[in-house]
Amino acid sequence: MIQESEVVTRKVQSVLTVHIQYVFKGGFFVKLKSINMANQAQEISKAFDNTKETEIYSLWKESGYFNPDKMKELLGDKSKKHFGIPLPPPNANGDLHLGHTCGYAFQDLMGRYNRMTGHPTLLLPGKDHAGIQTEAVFTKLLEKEGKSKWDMGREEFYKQCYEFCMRMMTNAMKQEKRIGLSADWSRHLFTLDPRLTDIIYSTFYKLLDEGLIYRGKRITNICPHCKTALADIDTERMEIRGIFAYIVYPFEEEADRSEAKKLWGHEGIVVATTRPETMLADTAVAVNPKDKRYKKFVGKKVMLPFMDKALPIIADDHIDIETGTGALKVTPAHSPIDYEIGLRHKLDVVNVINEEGKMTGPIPERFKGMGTIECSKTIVKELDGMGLLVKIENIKHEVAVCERCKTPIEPIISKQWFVDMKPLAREILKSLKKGEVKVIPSGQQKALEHFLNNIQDWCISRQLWWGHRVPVWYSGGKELYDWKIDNPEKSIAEFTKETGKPIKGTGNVLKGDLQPETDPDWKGKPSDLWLEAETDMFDTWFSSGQWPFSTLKGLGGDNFEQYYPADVMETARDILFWWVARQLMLGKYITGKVPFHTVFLHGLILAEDGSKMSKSKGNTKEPTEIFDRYGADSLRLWYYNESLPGSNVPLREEKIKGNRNFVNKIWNASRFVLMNAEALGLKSLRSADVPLNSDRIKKTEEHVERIKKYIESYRFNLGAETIREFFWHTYCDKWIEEIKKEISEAPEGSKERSSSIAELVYILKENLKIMHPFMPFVTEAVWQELKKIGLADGILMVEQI
RNA sequence: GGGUGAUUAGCUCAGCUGGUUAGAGCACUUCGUUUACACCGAAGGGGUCGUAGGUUCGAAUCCUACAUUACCCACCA
Repeated sequence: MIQESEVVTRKVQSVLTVHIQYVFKGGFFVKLKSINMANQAQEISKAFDNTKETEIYSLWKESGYFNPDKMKELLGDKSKKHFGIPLPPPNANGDLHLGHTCGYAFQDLMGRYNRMTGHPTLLLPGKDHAGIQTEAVFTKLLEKEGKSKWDMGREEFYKQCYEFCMRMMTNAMKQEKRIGLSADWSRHLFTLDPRLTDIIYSTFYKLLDEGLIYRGKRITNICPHCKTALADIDTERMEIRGIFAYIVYPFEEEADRSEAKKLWGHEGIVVATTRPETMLADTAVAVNPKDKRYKKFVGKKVMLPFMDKALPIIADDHIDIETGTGALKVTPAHSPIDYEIGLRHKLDVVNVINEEGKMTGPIPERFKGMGTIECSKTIVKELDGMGLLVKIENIKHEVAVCERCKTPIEPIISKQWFVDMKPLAREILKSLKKGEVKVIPSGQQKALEHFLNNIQDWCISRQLWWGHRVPVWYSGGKELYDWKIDNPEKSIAEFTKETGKPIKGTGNVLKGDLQPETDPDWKGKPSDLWLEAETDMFDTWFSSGQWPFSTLKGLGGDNFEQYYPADVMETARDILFWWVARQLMLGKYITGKVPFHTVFLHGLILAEDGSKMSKSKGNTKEPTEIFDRYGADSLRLWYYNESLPGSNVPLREEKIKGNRNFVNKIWNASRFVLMNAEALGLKSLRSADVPLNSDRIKKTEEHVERIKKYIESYRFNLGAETIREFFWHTYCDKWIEEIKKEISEAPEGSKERSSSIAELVYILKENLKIMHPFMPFVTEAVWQELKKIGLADGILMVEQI
């Protein structure tokens, strides 16, 4: 009689002598474990333990083969053309999210594959200083500590922000290593690294010398909170409650007034606006030329309340007859669309809002210094008192807000540095046509062409403290230089007359390594010269747009000559225009060659419910959580399967779990093969033992070729699917079972037995190699186990396929 | 308004340049205490490929229109 919980060991007769332990539980025998008597001492763990990943990563790193120079030594004559990917530098102000690790998974797959096919491979890592974003993050951090950047001063702020970034970077690098990124850490760079600065600057100078950079007056998004210009991409849309005010602008001529009174019940044209305070800067009223209501008044004038100024009524096709009253008050200084109308009709530009969002300029004293909202309320009240307010509607409308602090942006005319990108864009259009660059998926290539064909001038200046300073000095001061731009026909002598300020310089910009501010004894400074350094910073994309060549040039030596151009740019598709396009344009402009021949865009990772992941929604998932639970290989495989070019993929944990099962399958099948190989006394894989003509080996060779083709044509999903299908359902389910039988039927110690097991080991190794780029950790772990019993050498990472 | 995609099994998605009976993972049903693995194995159910036309010997695949949907750009007085 067997008692509950009694352990029973049963000896099983087979190739190996195996004892199986069962425990009697609830009326059943439940298998506890099998004990391989032949090598009980060397029992390998039953499931792949992903905490081993750190160890495996160190093995790779210590080998030195992340460095392509070392790879060249190893490969010797067999070394083919190098392969390179400038890794997109993540922002140095926070942790990585699943999108970053997705990119790394693809970059690393390509890197590992090329390394295993004879190409010394450079995956060049780095971090981006991310100007405005980091400044916002760090400023908020300071505010929490009760500090302010304004008290701290520019230099101290820069210093502390730099230290902050350095701290954040180490965290990010840990995660980069966990996904298995085989990057050359000896070449890791930060975009603000002093080695890169000169290269960034020389690009600016080249553009400036060739007349492609100019300082211009433009309507620009200004964030009154951050006090800087913002690119459109730095803004987002938000719905807010607002007002829609209908205001009468009376006609100048008595005759028109009475006619208007008859027609509409008011003595003038009624305009509708969401921002009454901007009326102080109006310089025209515009109507659609086809609008019958206003046709006869075009060319006449109306009086602008508060300002006692006559505004012309102009006709412009852009005006929508249906919106509001069909008559638009034109405020060129504070509305982008009005600015365009102003340009077409040569209207005056009057600035009444400053960069802090306060009323300013030639307006009645009582409004000066008011915030825009306060001013709007006052104006509406006063208009009502004057009988010029028709009605107010409460509406909901979308406004642009600062992406970082959510403050509504003010469109303000200001002077900024611009790059004329048209000539650069034309070059890339040519390259696309010639096939020097291709984009995967091809639909995005069309989008890129469309963008390049309609390219706008690029505002590269930001009023920040964090980033690269625009490297110019103004002879005679910035004010004089800007005055010259506004008054091209006047001589600088008139500057003093107009402004009452002395002229101490030529009014030009100077380049070069001048340090007049920090070096009071600056030699060569004439006493009558005043040099003012530019305080604006570059847009972050201006430096990251040079990443593929600035890094290699900055590293010095013959890095640039050896490794430029790179091969692939692998990134998310939402930054195709902002980053990829600019890398292409600046890269070709500076070096004459496109920086890479292939742009591969992976999909966007969404939250489980299909919405966009964002910290504010709280639906983000930490990569660390996934690594801990399922291991890096499982996550990688999920990316390859799901994050296809041009798609958006919701995160599916069950799928990652399924991949974890596959990782375990590899581990266990290998464990079985290893145990048998050892038990059968297979000491090495001499070629004589391996039946190279066998059907199974031939099929394996075909399989490997097929996977290679998939990788080379960037069809990673098919590769990932096929390695799984082949290993699991052909190798494990069919061949291992077949060979089990063959071995047990062959006489002990026979040649057939050793040949069979050798075949099994050989095919396993071939599979490990081709699976390695997809799932580097488990394959390397198995390889190292094989190595322990003499069936493999070195490390799998540099094994050649 | 302009651009680029997507629509295939209950769910998430593959299916290259048109060619056997349309696939995978997960989920589901039935069976299984085998010398690796239950994170396993065997067998199975489930789809008129968004709709309507067209090209073709042949269409999930190419063309046209429509519907639904996602993203990007521009704009919203």
